[in-house]
Amino acid sequence: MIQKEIISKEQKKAARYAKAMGHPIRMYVLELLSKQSCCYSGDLSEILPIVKSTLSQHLKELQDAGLIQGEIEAPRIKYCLNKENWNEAQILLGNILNFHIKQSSCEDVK
Amino acid sequence: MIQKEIISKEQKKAARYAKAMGHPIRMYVLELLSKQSCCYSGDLSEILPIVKSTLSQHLKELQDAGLIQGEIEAPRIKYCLNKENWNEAQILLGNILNFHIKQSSCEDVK
DNA sequence: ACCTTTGTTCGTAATTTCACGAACTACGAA
DNA sequence: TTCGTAGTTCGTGAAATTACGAACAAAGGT
Repeated sequence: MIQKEIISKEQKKAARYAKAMGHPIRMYVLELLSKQSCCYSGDLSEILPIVKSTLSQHLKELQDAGLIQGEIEAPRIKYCLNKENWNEAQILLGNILNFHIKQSSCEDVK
Repeated sequence: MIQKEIISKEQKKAARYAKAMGHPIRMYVLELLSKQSCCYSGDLSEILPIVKSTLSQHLKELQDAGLIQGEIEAPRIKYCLNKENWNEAQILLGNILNFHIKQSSCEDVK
């Protein structure tokens, strides 16, 4: 017997994304990545007022939420937004925040 | 001596709002209020799978974050979005999520 | 005054988050 | 192979989150 869920899958996903965004350090990283396409953990570690192990935890949290992805590049790791999930977060959170993405002209992804 | 802040006020605010949105129950309430202008705690309590004291805590969290406001109305309490802060959340989170409130241009995308 | 309704606060407990330093892994360079 | 760099994992502790039920407070109706 399937009981009707009060809280939708979309709302749970949106909450998951919002939760990942719910810390100043992680918000900083996300905003950076939304503007410059990629960054390296080491660069962040130099700038941000936390030790690298803590930064690693935050980056892991963002990865677990699906918002970013790391790519091994020689000695370092290059982080970028996870395009697909970032797009989903834009849509889901945009929906709650009453933004309306114009599908037509901006983005042709699907 | 003023040290330059790495993480901006706006990012901290945005993270605060995102944090408040980072739970399915609270996301549900916010989405409801973004669509129907107001609601009552009792109605939520009947629908949602949590006891009223827990719901009260979530509503308090949303109030503390500034996203909603309660108004005493006879025996009940009427909750609405806090328009001013909700608008700020729209702008701040919209900025990070690269939404464009103005219809105008999309040429900078990609 | 008493009862009912509505919602908050309190006390408690389990879990998660956040932060640090130490230790560890992976890997390219010397 | 040894060393240095880049980053993760482990162990720890403090604090916050989430949830519940019991007790409490406010206010309208009887």
